[in-house]
Amino acid sequence: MARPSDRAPIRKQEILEHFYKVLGEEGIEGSSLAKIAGSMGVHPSLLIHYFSTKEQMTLALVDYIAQQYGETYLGWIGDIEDPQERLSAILEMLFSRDWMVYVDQSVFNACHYLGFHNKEIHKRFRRMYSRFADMLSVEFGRLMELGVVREMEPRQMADLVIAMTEGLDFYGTIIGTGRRFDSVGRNMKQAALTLLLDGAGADGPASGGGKRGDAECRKTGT
Amino acid sequence: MARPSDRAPIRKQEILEHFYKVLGEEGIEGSSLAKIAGSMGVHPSLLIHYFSTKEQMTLALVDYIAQQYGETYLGWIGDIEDPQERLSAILEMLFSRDWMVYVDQSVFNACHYLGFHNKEIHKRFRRMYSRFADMLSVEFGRLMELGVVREMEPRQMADLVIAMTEGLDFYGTIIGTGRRFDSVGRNMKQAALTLLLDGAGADGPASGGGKRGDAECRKTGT
Amino acid sequence: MARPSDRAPIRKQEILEHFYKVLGEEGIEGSSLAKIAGSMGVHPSLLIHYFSTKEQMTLALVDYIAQQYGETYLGWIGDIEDPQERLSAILEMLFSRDWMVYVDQSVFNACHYLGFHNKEIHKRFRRMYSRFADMLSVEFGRLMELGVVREMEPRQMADLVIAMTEGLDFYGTIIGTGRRFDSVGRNMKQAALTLLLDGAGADGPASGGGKRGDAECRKTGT
Amino acid sequence: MARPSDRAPIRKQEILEHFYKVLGEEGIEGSSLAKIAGSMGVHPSLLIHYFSTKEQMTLALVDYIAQQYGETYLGWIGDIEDPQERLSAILEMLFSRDWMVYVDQSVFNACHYLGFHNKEIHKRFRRMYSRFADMLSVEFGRLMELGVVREMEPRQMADLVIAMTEGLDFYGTIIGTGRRFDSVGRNMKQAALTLLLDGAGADGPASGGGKRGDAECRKTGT
DNA sequence: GATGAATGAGTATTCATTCAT
DNA sequence: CATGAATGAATACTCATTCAT
Repeated sequence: MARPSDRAPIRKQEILEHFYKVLGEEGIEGSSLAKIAGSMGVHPSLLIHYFSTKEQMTLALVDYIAQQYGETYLGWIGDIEDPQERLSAILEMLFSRDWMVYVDQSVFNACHYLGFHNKEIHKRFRRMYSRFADMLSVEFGRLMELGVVREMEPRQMADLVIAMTEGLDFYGTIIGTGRRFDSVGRNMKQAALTLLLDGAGADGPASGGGKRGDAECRKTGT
Repeated sequence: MARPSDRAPIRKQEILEHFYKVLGEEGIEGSSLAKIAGSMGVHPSLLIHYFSTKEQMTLALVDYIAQQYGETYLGWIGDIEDPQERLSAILEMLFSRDWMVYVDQSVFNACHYLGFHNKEIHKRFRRMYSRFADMLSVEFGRLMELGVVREMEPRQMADLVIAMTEGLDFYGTIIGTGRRFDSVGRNMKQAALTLLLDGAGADGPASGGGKRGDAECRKTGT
Repeated sequence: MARPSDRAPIRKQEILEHFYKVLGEEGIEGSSLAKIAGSMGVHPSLLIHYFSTKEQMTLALVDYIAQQYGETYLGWIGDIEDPQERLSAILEMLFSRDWMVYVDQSVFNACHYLGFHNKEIHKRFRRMYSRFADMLSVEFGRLMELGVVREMEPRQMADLVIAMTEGLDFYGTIIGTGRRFDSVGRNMKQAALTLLLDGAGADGPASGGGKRGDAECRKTGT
Repeated sequence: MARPSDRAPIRKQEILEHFYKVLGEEGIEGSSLAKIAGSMGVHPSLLIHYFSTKEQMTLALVDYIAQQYGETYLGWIGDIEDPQERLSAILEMLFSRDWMVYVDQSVFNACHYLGFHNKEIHKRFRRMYSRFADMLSVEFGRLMELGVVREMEPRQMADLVIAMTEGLDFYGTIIGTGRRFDSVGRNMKQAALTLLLDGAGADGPASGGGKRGDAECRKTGT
């Protein structure tokens, strides 16, 4: 029915999608091999056949999610050329409702949580965010050179923006993704923009930048 | 010697502490009644005796954590009277390493995650954050009246600060709580301060922002 | 229905008896917890309740068998006083068909075999045989002092007799326990007697041996 | 390059060697097709391809071992011509440490044990020992005719010697193959010799025995 | 107030095997 | 000749829970 090695990745992919689905619906405790297999109409041992271990399957799921995470980002702002627009698009994306929806929050949180007691998962999350920070750093660095944003440490700015994004997502799981969520998102975006343009906040060597406020700032920082 | 009914709450508390401990060490999947009982040197059915159900025990744990969460906050800034100092203390607390440590992140995330598939838990988290937002709103409202911070919608500001806090905590679980964490925390605090004083970001009446704030800034800094 | 701690040993014993039975009937591979529980009309997890682990249950079985082994020996020759009769009874017991039957050979071999890959089981077998050798040594030593048997190293003699016994048992599993078995048993007994009395073989101080023994031999022989 | 059908026996042999190895390392329970295949770097279904069934594969292993057993014996004393030397060599071989090592005891015991619940395996063991007894009978018969050993029933003598050998091997798995083992071996050999020469023990026509033997004995002994 | 006995559903994983390729 | 896909029964063991004591 199938050629030997060709279909394996497809099948694995298929399994991961069902894992994803079940994990979203039933949570960590409810995501047994039996249920995942059941959702596929397939025997549980088949999952073992492909992944050897539930842990490895989970690892594969994390990879799968990390990959989607990256693709989402790239797919969104990949081809915008005008720097201003590009910055705007990035922030719009990060602090909007849509971003949050792309990877199911409960699945994402499940995986992140599993990282607490599984070093390998934790590592993958670190890598994922590290790549994310790299990409943002590059963006910010470029914008800085173009004079769109102020002089600053791009990496720090990236960290800050990511942390904010995650805060928004997290808080969204509490307050829902209604108007209140949008409001927080807008404020966050504005805060980020202010920092990027005026730079009252980001510490680091290049706190020179804007004329106003900077003197104060030096004192105010920890 | 106390009457039996008197000792029940103590025993319950004791159980919850062990639950907390085991949940931190072993994670959601590893936190069975048997293990918790084992950690107490007690028979599993005793936990059932007190809580009837694991689910109810989990609910009690969430309450227990929510309570600690609140106490931490209050204990920290409860008796500072000078408004400027108070603002400073609040922000310092929220964006510092210490805050994060107070409630074990893995336990906190575990409970938060469980809320995804358990309405009752979710409700408690909403309540907890709602109370948190209330408290911050009150603070900000008072500071606004005193002219320490600019005109704004206190509730929105509270949401923003909370979301940021949670973003910092979350990101801390990824990048660790070293210097990088501190840097993000500092920047976040600065961003929050800027918004509170200059208000470039928070929408609402005073999105203008202006020169005024800078003076405060000098005073407010740690 | 039952007092807490009283009945546990009884229940354990009961389980071991069923384990013994199933192991005899179905062999190592066929002795699953499920089958043993099934043979008791009880749920498999009950066995775990009492023994925690199949391995520990197996260990307990080995102990149980070792104990029976010892009891069989003692029960047989415990109260015979006349030294000659005592020697005769011991050898008669060891090299007879009955001895072999007392502990089911297939169960015994199963346990012994498991010792190859389980240090704990192996240890218990060593201990069991060590005790056995001790008892025989004492017997032989006493008989030596009484002049019933020749001068010799009792421990060596014990080892030899035990090894012979086991050889007989083993060979019995091949050739069956019919006349041929009896014949081998008789010859072995005779060989043992010869060594004990004449001592042509057993090395140690008195490998001389003498005419004397033959008289006894004739009397003592079957 | 050989034709496919030619290579089959080689491949089978190869498989059996790995089976042997795995059985020695992992024991009966641990010897799954998967592990054996894994040890060969081959897919489990290949073993089925060659042997149809695990049971048949096990049977083939028993045959393989029986054959090695026989070859060991023949290879050892096949070409010695002098009767006295021949007798000496046989006993030396049977009661020495080396014999035991030739076929891994744990593998041998595994197969023997499996015979308890598998008639086919049991049959092969009986055949194997039967052949062994035949060979020894022939030897003893010849020696008897030559007057090297006393008048006796060769078959009985063979049984006795085999049983002793197996007892030594068995006991060796308990006490190890150190000095104590050697001592038991020596005593056994001596006992066997005594019986062969003096014949105090072996029933049958010649239970008389005589002084003569001792001289030979001394010579023949180790 | 606390424990032990007992259960039954559920866990991941292993197993030998079949079939198609 | 050899492998991969797939199965279904079986494995030891864990789990939350009930009940009697």
